[in-house]
Amino acid sequence: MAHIIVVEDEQELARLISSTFQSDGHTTEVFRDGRFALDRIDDRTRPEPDLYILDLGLPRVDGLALCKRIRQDRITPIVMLTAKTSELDKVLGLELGADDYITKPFSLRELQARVSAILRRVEMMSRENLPDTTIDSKVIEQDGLRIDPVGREVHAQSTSISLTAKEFDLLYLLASNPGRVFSRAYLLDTLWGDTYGGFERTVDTHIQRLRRKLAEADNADERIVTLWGVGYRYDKRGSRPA
Amino acid sequence: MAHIIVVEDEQELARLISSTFQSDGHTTEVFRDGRFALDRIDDRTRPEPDLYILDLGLPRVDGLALCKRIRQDRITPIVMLTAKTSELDKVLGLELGADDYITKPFSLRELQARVSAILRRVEMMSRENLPDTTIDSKVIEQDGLRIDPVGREVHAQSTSISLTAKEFDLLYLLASNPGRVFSRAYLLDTLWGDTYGGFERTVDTHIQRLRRKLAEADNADERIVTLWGVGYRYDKRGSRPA
DNA sequence: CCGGGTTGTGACGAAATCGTAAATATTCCC
DNA sequence: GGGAATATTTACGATTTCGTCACAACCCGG
Repeated sequence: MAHIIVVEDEQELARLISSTFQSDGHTTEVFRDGRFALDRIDDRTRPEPDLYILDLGLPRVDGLALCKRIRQDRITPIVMLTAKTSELDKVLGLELGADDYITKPFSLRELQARVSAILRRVEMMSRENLPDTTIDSKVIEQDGLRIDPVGREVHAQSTSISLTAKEFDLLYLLASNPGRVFSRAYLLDTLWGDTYGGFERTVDTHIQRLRRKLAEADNADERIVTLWGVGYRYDKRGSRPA
Repeated sequence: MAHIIVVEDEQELARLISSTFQSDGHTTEVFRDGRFALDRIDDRTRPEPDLYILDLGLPRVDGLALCKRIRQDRITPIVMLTAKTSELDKVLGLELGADDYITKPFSLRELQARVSAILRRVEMMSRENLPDTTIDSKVIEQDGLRIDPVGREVHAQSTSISLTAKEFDLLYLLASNPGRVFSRAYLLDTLWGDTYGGFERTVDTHIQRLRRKLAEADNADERIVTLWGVGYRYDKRGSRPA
């Protein structure tokens, strides 16, 4: 059973979609305003859903922007809803990377069927062991730290830091979004998988090991900051007041 | 520009689709009978198209069967055309592995847009990711190691190293992308074929044999690095700090 | 049909990593 | 300042992953 985020400003339609999927046993979260949805998307304190359903025309921030934002660093499935066929053409042309597009009006059964198909496909995929599905693999380079996701190497001013798999994933995720807080639950979700039933303190231990290795190589700098009662954050050097 | 096979029994619609894509610069091949289409699909002397457009309801052999047949051994994109929404539900439920589904009646512009989106996505995929898919085989020459893919020979500072087929392929793939990690799953996929069901330990063994031969000839240098829990990586000599 | 070279497999010890718990330290808030 | 909540450190056992080896299956040329 999946968790689905629905962003749709027409109240009645939003309600219908939500209740449809809920009666299928899924859980839903509904937003009727693009700006609020964006906040939710950027909030690394709460877990990533299994699927997004985005309306194209939204108040304040439109569906296109949301879709782009998500695709910047995630491959979470997205279904786009468009009002007119002519609109659909444009959207498809932009190649946003959504997984499916539906033109209003549509039957709920169709939406249901398409969503099921996508979820099933994702489920299949995740079973297999495919080579690195990371969308963007950019080298991160800042204040003397170089993080290369392709070779999975980390260098601090010419000396190499050897990290374990988990340590690297953790660092890369944090450093990809400097200044953004990640809750332990979110980190467990994305790095350990949503089926992981372990302890949240596990994250602490890995953070600690990471901190030590960073400190050893890159003498005395606390890039990884603890947010009490919330989680962890990666700060660029000097971004905090002395 | 792509080659598209259209299977549609309504003559007028088939003509429209065909001419639409032809005027976009694509080439098309039209079948109005499932049986003939199947023959074409099974004919390995003719080139595989870049995309299929299949109608669900067809004489003699229906679109479902064609879709299944294609998916048995191909990942060529497929767009399914269905007559009714109710039909669509069923088809989606079957999870045939088609890439998109459209319900009649539809606008040609929508079909056009969806097909373009798929073709673009495929194009992206084949470019992205994937290590150097360059067919042109270049001699790799670095730090005293010379790897010649044409003669499939390897020399380490004037002494020749004789490798077996698999060993050579492995070395060549790794060395073509220095600094890049390859998971065992990926290596099995590319070097053994995606249908291979064997064990991942096999890769280890080949890596080991390769390492030994390299070490014998090219005295004490560990170019191939193990990344715990991830895979293997080829490093240029001296790319790792002492 | 024989034999050498190549390839895949299973087993096993060694090594690295990982998760947890318990002890200790820090921060928060009244 | 004091107590509760939260985080860090440490240590250790369990688990996972790796390297190696020997052997059997296979392929192919002679």
